[in-house]
Amino acid sequence: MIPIQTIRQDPQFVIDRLAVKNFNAKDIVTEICRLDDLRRNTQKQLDDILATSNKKAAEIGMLFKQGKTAEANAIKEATTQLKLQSKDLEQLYNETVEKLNTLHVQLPNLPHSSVPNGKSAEDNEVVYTEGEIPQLPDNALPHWELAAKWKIIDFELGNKVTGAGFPFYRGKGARLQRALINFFLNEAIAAGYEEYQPPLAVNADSGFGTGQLPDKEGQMYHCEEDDLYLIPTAEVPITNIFRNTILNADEFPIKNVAYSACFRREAGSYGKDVRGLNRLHQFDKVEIVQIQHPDHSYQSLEDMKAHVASLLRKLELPFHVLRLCGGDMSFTSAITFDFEVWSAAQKRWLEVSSVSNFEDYQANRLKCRFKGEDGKTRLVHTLNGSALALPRIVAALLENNQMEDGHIRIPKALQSYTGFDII
RNA sequence: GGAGAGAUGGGUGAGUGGCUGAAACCAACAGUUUGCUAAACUGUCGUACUGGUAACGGUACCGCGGGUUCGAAUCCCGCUUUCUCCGCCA
Repeated sequence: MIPIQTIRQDPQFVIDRLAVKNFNAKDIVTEICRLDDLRRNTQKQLDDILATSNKKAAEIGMLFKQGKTAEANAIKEATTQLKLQSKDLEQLYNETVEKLNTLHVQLPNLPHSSVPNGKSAEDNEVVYTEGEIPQLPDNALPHWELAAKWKIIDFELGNKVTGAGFPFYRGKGARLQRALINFFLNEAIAAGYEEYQPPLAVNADSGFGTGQLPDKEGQMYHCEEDDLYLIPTAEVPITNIFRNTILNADEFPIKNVAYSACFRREAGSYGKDVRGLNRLHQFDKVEIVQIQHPDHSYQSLEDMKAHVASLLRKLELPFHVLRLCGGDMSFTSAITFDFEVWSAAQKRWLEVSSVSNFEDYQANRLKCRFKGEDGKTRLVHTLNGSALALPRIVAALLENNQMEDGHIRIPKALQSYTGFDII
């Protein structure tokens, strides 16, 4: 959430910045300011009454001790009225806070000043490109056909056992998955990240903490009986480690990495976007998360981008980096860079990583703070990025590395992990 | 799943209705003093909201949420969670 102080200090600034995300915040911001004033007034009144009540209660205690029962009872009478008033005010206060909160969580994060205007993915800026676009033989196949031909991924079997978007990986396909996961994890560990294995289901508080709730309620699988959500990314459990915590300034940066299966309902997706590995309901991803001092979070962002680029380089995949425009950015992000690899048979770019700085937006929801040099508590900055998501990496690896004879070459960096150099 | 016992500040742990926002000890931090890798002493030492330029106040919080009471860490109800025993189980 945007800190309430930010909104109060300069409502117009908030409205203007959110316009970059094509979000009209005027009404909400105005109402938030009004409700916050009401909240403060109500609290002042309530606190005063409670203070009086507390004093009287203490008096009564003293009088009873001294045996002055009659006097005590007289004061008791007087407190009845106060009690009624405080009940009313408390109710008003709670209602106000609730209304305030409902509106507050509807405001997306403010985009960083470098975020370009734009409506959709069309308006994203390519800021970096690397690698050679491979020239494939005439008989080149898209990855879903390669997967079937070499019996390494079975989409049909997934349909039968679970449903669309839940493929089986088998043989060398399964081993390739395992190899990529290990490769990504080891690279992250070498870069100073600590590995975690998180739970794959989280409670509603956690979903709220990272901002999936209430914004993306319908995108998560929900186990109603236990009120648990299947994680759409390891970001959720890994970032929620820090919910309701106060860190020390000398702990920064905290760098965590986790592999997890990710579950997404992907309601509303269709067409070529969902063909093969392009979009799945369950997929594997290695996620990196950093918790950082606000003064250094943009340094960490560069650090994470460099890490992701190095992975793609080692996998010999041509990629480019996009600076997302306001309209294409996620609800919680202040700035996001997407990494896309070239999928040579589909002849299109596929997003394989999204690296974001959330600044203090998630931290404010999570209540993750640190004790600053001046002894005051401040909100931390949180960042995360995929490093990397597997399916589209696999798609590009299969397509780009197919040879004249139809076999598929495994990039050198991966061979010690797969235990084979060709499919 | 059944039975029982717990959940207090960074840690250990006292506290069973008012003088307890919470003893004591440990840890941490600051200072004083003496000095050889340390001791002694003194002080500080939770969070959030809120009033005030500030000094300094107010309110709430003893797992979470309700209730009883003039007054709750303390009594009652529900939930979560930990431990022990039993059952089941990879």
